[in-house]
Amino acid sequence: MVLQKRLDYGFNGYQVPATPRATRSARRRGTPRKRSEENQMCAFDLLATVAGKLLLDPESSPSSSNTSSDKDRCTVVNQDWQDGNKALKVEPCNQGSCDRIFMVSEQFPQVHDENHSSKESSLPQNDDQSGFTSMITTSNCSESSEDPVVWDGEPPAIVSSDSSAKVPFCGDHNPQSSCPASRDDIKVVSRDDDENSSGCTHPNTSTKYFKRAPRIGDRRIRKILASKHWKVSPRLNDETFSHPDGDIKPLYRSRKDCYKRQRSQMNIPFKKRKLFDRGSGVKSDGGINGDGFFHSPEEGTGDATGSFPKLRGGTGRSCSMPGQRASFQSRDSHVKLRIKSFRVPELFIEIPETATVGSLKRTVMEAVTEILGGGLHIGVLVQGKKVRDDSKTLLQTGISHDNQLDALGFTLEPSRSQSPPPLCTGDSPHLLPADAPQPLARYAPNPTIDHQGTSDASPEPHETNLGNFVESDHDSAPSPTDMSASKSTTDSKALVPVPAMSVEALAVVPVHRKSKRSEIAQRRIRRPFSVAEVEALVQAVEKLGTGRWRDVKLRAFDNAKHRTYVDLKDKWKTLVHTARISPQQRRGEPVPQELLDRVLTAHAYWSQQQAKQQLKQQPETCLLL
DNA sequence: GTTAGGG
DNA sequence: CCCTAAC
Repeated sequence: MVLQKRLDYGFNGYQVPATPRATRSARRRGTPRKRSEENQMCAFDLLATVAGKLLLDPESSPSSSNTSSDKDRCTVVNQDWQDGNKALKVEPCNQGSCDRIFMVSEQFPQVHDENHSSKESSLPQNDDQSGFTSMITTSNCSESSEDPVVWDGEPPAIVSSDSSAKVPFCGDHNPQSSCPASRDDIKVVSRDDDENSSGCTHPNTSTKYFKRAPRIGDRRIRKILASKHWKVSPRLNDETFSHPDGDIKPLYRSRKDCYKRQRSQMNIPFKKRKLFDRGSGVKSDGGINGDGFFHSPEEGTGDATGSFPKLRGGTGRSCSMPGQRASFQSRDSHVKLRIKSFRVPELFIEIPETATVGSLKRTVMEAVTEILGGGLHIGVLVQGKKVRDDSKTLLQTGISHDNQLDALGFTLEPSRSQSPPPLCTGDSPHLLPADAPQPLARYAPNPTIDHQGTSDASPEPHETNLGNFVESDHDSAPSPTDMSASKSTTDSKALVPVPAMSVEALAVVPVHRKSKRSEIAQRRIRRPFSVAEVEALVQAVEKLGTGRWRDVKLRAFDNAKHRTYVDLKDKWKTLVHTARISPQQRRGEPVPQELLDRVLTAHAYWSQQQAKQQLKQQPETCLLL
């Protein structure tokens, strides 16, 4: 096996489990709504309901806690690593997951805002710049199966990064569209040099200095992607594994009408995911037709809880529910629907063969997390047409019990669709801000190197390079090394011996298919510095001073490809500021006071040095003049 | 390509 | 984090 060869995994789509649990906090957060309004949900409500449930778990307050822990959130299941047979699945953290069922009133009350509606009411428009995302159409219930895995369809194709750029784009959102591949807007691609992280702690390997300019091929892809899609980047170094963007804004959640229950049938169930709600699981068939479906509650049982008790089952794909339509008529005219799963747009991941399974998991998790946490909008499609007018009621839109429920679909769309390219071919998928992937620096190969945190002891600060940071891998599967040892025969191809010192690095970048010229650079995603990184930075600055950011970068962040020297400089700037303000005014992950003290000390020291330097030069310049 | 600062 | 000026 080629050590540095990269394996590309093409995912045709991830099924994101529907998040369960609606809750009281949601209620609080939601806009106050009168009881009477309950029966008047309009399309907007539906959207908000779905979005809220999908993204937030009130309880887990994503923003504050680190959403991502090292614990595995994804499990790699397929053992056959032969090309073409790689599979990944996302597992729910909790074993028992529930399907989420949303119930909203189809009734609509006032037609508010006629003007508004007129403007967009002609809803059906296939063009949406959002290119795609995941789409869920109503379908019948399927049951879940436990089996996790896998791409219902064909095995994930393996594609080279270059090819990713070529993925055909399909502007049409119609589920039935003939352009299957195109629908996926997200691609995760690893970038090479700079973005990808194959940080290797080993001295020799780590030598390469971060370069801004990616290789041609990568660059091209990256650019393409950049334009409009989400970018996914893994975050890794810190053991804390904080969520990149803690601020997931909670969408408004509907109050009670949500029933959940679900089974793990997603292709990729999340396992232990913290970001999102726990408990949801879902499966979906990779197809465009999602699995979201309307579920008809038993008549009479207005309250759902008991309504969908036993839908369990199968794997998903198709389990039609007889009588679905008929039963839909609930007395309160509520439309109950269950979204089995959302399909996440295609992710494209490139990872070195030498990367560990753990890193792969993390990478995938990061990618998925980014997508979900990046802010999504839910799109509603009826009959394959996108409903844009949020003020319309379900009834007006055609979402009612007596309508063909299976014609309802949901899509996940990047929330901030930046400037949809005007003309363009319709394909303008948005790329959420995303950015560079991160390196996964995992374990310090050399035992002698201090692990983060133990820095003081180590005499040589140099060792603080993040590349040496160790990242714990809890539940991860055996490292490749282990595997190779234990795993005998069969496939061994991919999991191979990993040099002891190699650090896996993965870069995940969402890509987007051919985007037009519109390559407006996307803003990189925000990646808060972890305490460990701050520690490394402080240590390096203490030694090198504040005017040598490039050196600081090389010394302490050589393996953190996403941290440029400018970033480090900026971080230092903010650290100095942070150290000067009162603790109450500080935000984000708290930086140990000790570090802040060192920041001030170092800053003062080097400022003084700088001043001295200038004094020395002053005379000289005067003389020259 | 780096630095330094403002935004 | 981005953008720029300046080197």
